[in-house]
Amino acid sequence: MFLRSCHYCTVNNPFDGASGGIHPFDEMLYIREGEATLEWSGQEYRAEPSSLFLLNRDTPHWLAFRSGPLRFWYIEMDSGDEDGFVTGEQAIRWNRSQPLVRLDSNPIVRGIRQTVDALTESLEHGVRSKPLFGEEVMMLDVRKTIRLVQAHLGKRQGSPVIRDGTTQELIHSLMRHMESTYFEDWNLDTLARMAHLTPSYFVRAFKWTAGVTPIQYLNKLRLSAAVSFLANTDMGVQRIAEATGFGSIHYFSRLFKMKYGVSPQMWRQSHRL
DNA sequence: CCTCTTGCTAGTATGATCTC
DNA sequence: GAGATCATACTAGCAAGAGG
Repeated sequence: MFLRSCHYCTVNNPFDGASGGIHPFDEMLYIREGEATLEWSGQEYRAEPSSLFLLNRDTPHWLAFRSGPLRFWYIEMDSGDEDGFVTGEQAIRWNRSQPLVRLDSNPIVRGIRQTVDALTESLEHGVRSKPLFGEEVMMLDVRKTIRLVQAHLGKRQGSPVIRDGTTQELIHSLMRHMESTYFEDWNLDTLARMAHLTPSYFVRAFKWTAGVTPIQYLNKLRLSAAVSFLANTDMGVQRIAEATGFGSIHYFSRLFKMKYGVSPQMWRQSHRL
């Protein structure tokens, strides 16, 4: 496991800049102060103080300011292929359980808080001069945190909604696949065939597992990616619609406005002030 | 002129319910 | 658990128009 980068950020208003995108590195995100909305892999999470989010590589994520000052830190790392970071399924379960204070009665979670507090202190110190501890010590804390999260999650039962573990695993692996291929030309039939289920049963099973329908999940992934393109590139709306897998700019533009309240062009203008 | 947005509409996806 | 049916909701393409 290698450290790729770490940042301690303070955001005072919605136009102060935001954080997010897609990258091939696993990420640990901690909310120290203020409130935000984390969009990760098509789902929205309330990001409030003491929330620790684990974001798998190649999954789109976006942190939107709600109230401030918003103070947070994130660490991007290359976890390697084996046993490094949490699995996608573990990350979903963990992120849904945040913030940490809610789990304080659990001794493992108290251990996680102590480690996260040490990381916070080091990174906060880094804003003034350089991180309190060296990279090697910091990565030990990161590893420890991940192991404790895995230990905490390992004690719990899986989702009670679908008793057939095979179907649920299939849908989870399909979700991971969609996260890395959201820009491809997917439709319900193809997805259902990949899961070896009929379309109607597939939609039901998917919604039980993910909380949204397959197409809704796909559109959320695509919109998250589009926001990243709008913020970080000069690509036209037409090009972004194509690059994110939307069949038409018309549909993209409409979905975008429904979700963010403004058209893609307006969103770009307001976020570049 | 080009890019982007929006109204309209046909085709497709979804959800409820039932059956096997 | 898995599949079938059907009414309803949603998606996506076409065309027209706004705006820089």
